[in-house]
Amino acid sequence: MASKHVKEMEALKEHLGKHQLKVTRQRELILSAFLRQEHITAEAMYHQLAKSDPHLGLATIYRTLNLFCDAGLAQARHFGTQTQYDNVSHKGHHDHLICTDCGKIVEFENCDIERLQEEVATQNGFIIKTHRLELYGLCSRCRH
Amino acid sequence: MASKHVKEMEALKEHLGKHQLKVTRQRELILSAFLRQEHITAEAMYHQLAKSDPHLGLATIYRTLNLFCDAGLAQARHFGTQTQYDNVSHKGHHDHLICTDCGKIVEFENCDIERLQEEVATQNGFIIKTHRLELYGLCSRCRH
DNA sequence: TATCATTTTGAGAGAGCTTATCAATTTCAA
DNA sequence: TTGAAATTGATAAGCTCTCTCAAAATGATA
Repeated sequence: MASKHVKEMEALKEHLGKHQLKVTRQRELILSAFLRQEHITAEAMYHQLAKSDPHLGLATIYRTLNLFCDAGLAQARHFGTQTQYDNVSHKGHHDHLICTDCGKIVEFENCDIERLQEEVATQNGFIIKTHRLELYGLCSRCRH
Repeated sequence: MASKHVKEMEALKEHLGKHQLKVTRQRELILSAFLRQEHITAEAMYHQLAKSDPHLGLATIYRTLNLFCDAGLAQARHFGTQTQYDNVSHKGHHDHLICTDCGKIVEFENCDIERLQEEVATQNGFIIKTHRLELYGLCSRCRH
């Protein structure tokens, strides 16, 4: 199987080696599925993988996604009642404009805002890993 | 009892009136306690109020804090395993720098970011009412 | 390749936070 | 004051996530 994610797979194996952990079929499988996503919940990954591997346990998914966080491949973010695991290697982050009336969601990206965020973080001694920006208001149709 | 939070109390009553909800002793009590905080969890508020009102139920606290969110007086934010209810009226609006390691929260305000947000909204035909900006990363102590 | 200490897995139990249920109580318009 | 409708408090239930542990897999060593 020629994987597209050789670099990340190597990073995982390096982390495993450093911590006396073992390379398992499940860890490789979950990583390869995870790298195809921008962000995913443990539950969603469980259902996705259940099709090809019905005996993969939910606990294993959680353990492995948390392992990816330790290895720096993923970043956990609490959203609603669930935890989203963000794919750190996936660069296409986008923010959201949300209409509070009709629920319409527009995605956007703004480099200037991102740069200012970095500034604020630096001023406070923080190193940003991820962020979340949501603008709530009325879309052009709903404001009338 | 001369309250300092007349404006917010009025806002709550307006919301209640519009939605056929009733003004109760508990809602007034919880609002007045909530407005003294910058942000608080339901559990913390439960313990705080238990001293003066031992029969106030935890479910009522949750219901009421969620009501405040509907009324625009509070904003829920999920961190770790718990939900923080932010006091919207406190110092106007502020954004958060959140350490994913120790949970430290630094509040900030940045006019330039807010201005750019307005720009993005205008470009997309939106009128912003509120927003939420959270930067996740490591604080100076945890990054070592 | 065989051995075997160590790690991992899967399944379900358990823990922690939040919401749903429901009889009793409170609110408020008439 | 009355009574329909909303709210409360206590607790059960739900949901997400972690812990437990016997069985299986891994990988260093011979």
